[in-house]
Amino acid sequence: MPETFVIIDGNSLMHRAFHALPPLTNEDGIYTNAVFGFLSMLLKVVADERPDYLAVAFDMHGPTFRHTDYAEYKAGRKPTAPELRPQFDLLYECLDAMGVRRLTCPTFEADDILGTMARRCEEAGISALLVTGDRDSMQLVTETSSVLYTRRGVSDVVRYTPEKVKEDFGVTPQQIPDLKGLMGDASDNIPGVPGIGEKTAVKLLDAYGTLENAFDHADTDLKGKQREKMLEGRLSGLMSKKIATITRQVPLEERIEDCRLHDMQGAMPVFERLQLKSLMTRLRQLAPDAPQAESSAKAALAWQEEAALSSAEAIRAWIEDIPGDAAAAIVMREEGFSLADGSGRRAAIPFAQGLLGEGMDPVEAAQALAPLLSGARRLVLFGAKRLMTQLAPWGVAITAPFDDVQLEAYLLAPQSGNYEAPESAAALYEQSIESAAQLHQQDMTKLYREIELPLLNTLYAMECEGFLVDREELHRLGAQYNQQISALRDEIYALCGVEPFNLNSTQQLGAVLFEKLGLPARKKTQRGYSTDADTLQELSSLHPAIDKILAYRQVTKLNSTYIDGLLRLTGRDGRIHTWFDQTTAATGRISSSEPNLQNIPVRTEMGREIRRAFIAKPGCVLVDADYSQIELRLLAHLSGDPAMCDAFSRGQDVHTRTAAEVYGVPIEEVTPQMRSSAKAVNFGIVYGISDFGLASNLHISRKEAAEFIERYFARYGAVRKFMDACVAQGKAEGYSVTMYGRRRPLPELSSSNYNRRQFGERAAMNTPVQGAAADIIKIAMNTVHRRLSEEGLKARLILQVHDELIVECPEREQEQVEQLLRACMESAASLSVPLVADVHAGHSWFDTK
DNA sequence: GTTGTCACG
DNA sequence: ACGTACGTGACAACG
Repeated sequence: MPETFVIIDGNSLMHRAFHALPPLTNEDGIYTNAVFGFLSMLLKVVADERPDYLAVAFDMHGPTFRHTDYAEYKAGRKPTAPELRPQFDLLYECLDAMGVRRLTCPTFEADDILGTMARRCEEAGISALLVTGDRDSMQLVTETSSVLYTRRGVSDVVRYTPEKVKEDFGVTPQQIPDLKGLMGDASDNIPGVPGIGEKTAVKLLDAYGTLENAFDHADTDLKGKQREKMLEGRLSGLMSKKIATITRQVPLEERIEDCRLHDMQGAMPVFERLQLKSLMTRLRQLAPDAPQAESSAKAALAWQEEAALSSAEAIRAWIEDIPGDAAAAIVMREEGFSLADGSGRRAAIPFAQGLLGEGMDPVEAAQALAPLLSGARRLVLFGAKRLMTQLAPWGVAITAPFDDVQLEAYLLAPQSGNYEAPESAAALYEQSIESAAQLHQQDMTKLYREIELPLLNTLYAMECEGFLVDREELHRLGAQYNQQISALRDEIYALCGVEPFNLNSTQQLGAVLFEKLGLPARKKTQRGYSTDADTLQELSSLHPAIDKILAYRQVTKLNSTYIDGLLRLTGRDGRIHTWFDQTTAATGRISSSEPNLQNIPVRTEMGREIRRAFIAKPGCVLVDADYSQIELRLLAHLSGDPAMCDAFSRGQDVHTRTAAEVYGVPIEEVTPQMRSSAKAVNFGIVYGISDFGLASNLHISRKEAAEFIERYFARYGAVRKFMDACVAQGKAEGYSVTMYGRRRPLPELSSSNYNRRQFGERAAMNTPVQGAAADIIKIAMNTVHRRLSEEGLKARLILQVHDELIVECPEREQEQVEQLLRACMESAASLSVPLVADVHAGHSWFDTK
């Protein structure tokens, strides 16, 4: 095993820690949050990696420019906060007491020192681990030097190897300066080559290896705008690369051996004076005489640092020891439960056949934990709803108040999609402190506590309830569909005059239509002809097979996705228990999967039949309530547009009114054709309109679409103003925000890529509207759920479809539920226009329309 | 695993 | 010069 050297970028990590943690002071009124966060990270790395050498690099700052005022000014960054500055001196004191080397060098920055030490390690056959929150440092990654990148806060880290760099950045570590040289980096004030974005930069580097080589070939190999931009931006690109290149030749006095890590216990008095209590516990665990981990497996190491509880008795004792005011963090993993509390105590409950060889039966373990799950003052969980679903079959419920860090992470970064569960409960606990502080700082605490957290319980109850399906009805429909499918298939082969081929293959279908039959191909896809419904529709008059193919597509879709899919996922209780995902949609909507009950057909007659299979249980009915035009009502409210508000206040049909406005005719003279076009424009407005999009939707020319939009904005001036304000706000703040404070980061708005930027602008226009609608129905859902139970009704909320709620209730409750649903939904928000819900009841979903 | 298509709001 | 309406999930084909 080679020796290991951990080198930490002190400035980067201190800033990360400072911004990740609330501005806490100790009893003496001294700010220690950054020191705490930094040391917490340092101790974690030492515990995980057990390095032989450790050093922390800092940017040098002379007497005049203490804490790098000048460097900050130069880099266009904000000056160091007054609460952070003095913490550097505290940190130096701690590091010195721990015997950890601080590395500085005049005129060089911390990352240059990282690079230099990493190079020396490579020469000495030592593997290096560079800990930093600076993406530039990725260029230092080699086979033996990796980067531990702190993605957010101090505990959310990713390890970068050469493969991982390639995967995330599209280039090798050595090409990172070239990449920055081409695409620039707004956060570092590196201009790059104007007009060259990430995509192009990666492509060029893939082809030419280096930036210089790309420039050398630009004149001959490239064409059009790209060539022009490369030729014009050559100097800027070369300069940018130089700025982005980290030097690995800093004249550092310290030798590797000077940084050897020894016993750090000498820091105890300093930690005590600064009142860093939980760090003292953790430091003690790192003492040379503390029990050492034996296994080399990293996961096992993490487990063995925790006391293993292998009996119900031990678990009970551990739980009883939790201080009355503390919270307990719980993480369930394949190997068992990981536990931690706020005072730094940790424990693991290994499952049988777990890593420790011996352990408890998972059911037993869960039952032993039950007192904690129901009696804790507060729990810290990650993905609480999933955990509840997993524990429920074991007869264990979570009834104690809890925080869900996954939910918090989602609110802080709603488009990152998946949020990895932390390795251990201790890490989770730290994350929860950070995310609570960040939510508070971003004014989202109320959104989290009063909307999302209660909604988690509402959704869990809905999932448990499920939706009853009539399996026989599905089988009947399926038989019908199968007949139609084989008939259509035969007709299509005959009409095309070809041997049977796989109609489901777009490639084979494309070959038949556009090569064999010679139909005109319009759109193209990445590897062939486009055969989507829009394309086929336009060909329908040219060949009799086209309509049959469209019909075939429709019926096979119904059969495979809805008949087969739904039957497969119906539970033993005859009900479908969908999964509502509260942490996926960037706008704040909920999604539904396994199966998706939010896309059950309704638009076509044939598809709508599927809804006959969604039924109420005997003696019950379904009550279905949907918001009328909630997004356009929100647009009216948010923009304050007089014409649009007037339409809603008068209870007019909004699309008809729009048609009257735009075509300049009285309401009575609006034709269905005109209304339909106006409807498309209204939709387009909500989506962040573009002439191209409207044109392709209405099958008109781009010019006509542009004129249409212009006429629309002439009548709805406030709407245009609102849209412009959304974009301006997004550009200024870097995110979109809803009425309820929900944020969606929009980095696309500052992209150098035109398309990405355009996309960002449309999203900036759409998100405040779609997001607010999502917020409002969430509020309504919580109220409905609570009121149904308060009023002692048997009625249960079973489904949400974005602007629609479905309740199953006994027939005798129908009238009361109808009123309750309408009232809860219409009063969920107070807008300057009426909020209206339409309510219908029936024995099947089909009948509620 | 990604792509094309299509179901919903 | 280029390719876009906003937000999702499921299925079949294909590399």
